[in-house]
Amino acid sequence: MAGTQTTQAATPARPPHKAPPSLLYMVKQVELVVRSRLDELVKPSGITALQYTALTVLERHDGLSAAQLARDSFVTAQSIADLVRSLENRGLIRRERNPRNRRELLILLTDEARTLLEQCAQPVRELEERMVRELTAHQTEQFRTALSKAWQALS
Amino acid sequence: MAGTQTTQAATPARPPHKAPPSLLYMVKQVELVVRSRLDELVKPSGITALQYTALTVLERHDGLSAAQLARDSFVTAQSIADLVRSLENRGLIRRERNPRNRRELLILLTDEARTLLEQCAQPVRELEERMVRELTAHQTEQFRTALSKAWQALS
DNA sequence: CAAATTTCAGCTTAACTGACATCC
DNA sequence: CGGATGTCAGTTTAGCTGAAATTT
Repeated sequence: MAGTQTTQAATPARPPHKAPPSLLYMVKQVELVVRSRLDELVKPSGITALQYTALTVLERHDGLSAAQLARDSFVTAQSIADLVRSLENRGLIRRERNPRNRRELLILLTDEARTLLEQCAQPVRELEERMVRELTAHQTEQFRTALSKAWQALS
Repeated sequence: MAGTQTTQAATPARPPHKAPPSLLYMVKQVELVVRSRLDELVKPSGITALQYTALTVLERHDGLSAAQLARDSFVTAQSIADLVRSLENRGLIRRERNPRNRRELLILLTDEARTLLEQCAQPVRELEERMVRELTAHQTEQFRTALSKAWQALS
């Protein structure tokens, strides 16, 4: 399991002739372990990390359409439809015609979703704090800036 | 973490009452766009970003077993088996019994794989440079350190 | 009509679980 | 025997394409 990392020497002694893992690879590895921990964390709430993430996006941008959500998530509208349907079936979102544009269905969080997000908020905050526990406040801000700039440079 | 929210400069104008995206979310977004760009980049070589990444891991740790590779990638042995078989079918790896331990099948890169990795090396390096083009050399090193510490803290 | 949004149907990929043989 | 390793079989999830209906 997690304790048996035989192949990865993150900081400790690496043979000098071996190239370090690329930044691209390191981003992937961090995302991998984040998703894994987040999945464990939200599982008691009966949702996946993917669904939780979608809910937090909707929390920040309430009243998004599925098409907008899809673009935000780098996937097709068809792909996002499954996710939206599952959230709707679980009563975490409701959908409403945009009165200004009747082909759009706005996605709105339900009270149940807001309760769920509140329940998850503290554990998720702790997970994030754990991730940066070896960094100073300043280094954490630099990390945020670097992630933001990296994202912009590739988008 | 409280006092340092004033200098947010990295992300474009956000209403002050909205919470910033979490670091966990930002990691995901960066990984998403990295994978997307990497997929475009290695597609001409006829492989996926996933397969390419596995090859670079094997390049750094030649002679790994499938089980070790699986642990490194945070997936089950069964999942890695498909990936390994596809790489073997494409002639990019060969497998050999470990003479010291006959149940282990060591995975070895073929010359074809090394040629492929060489062809991809420069474009991948350019992609990585593009990712950090808004960062100084020092900030890039800090970024690497932060990713490494984040990975360790969650593993 | 052209473009955007949603939805239906079917498909592929990449993960999973369970079972089992082999080897140390 | 117990614990790894590898593999076979079947399943699920999360993405995709294509096509169609509706609205602007």
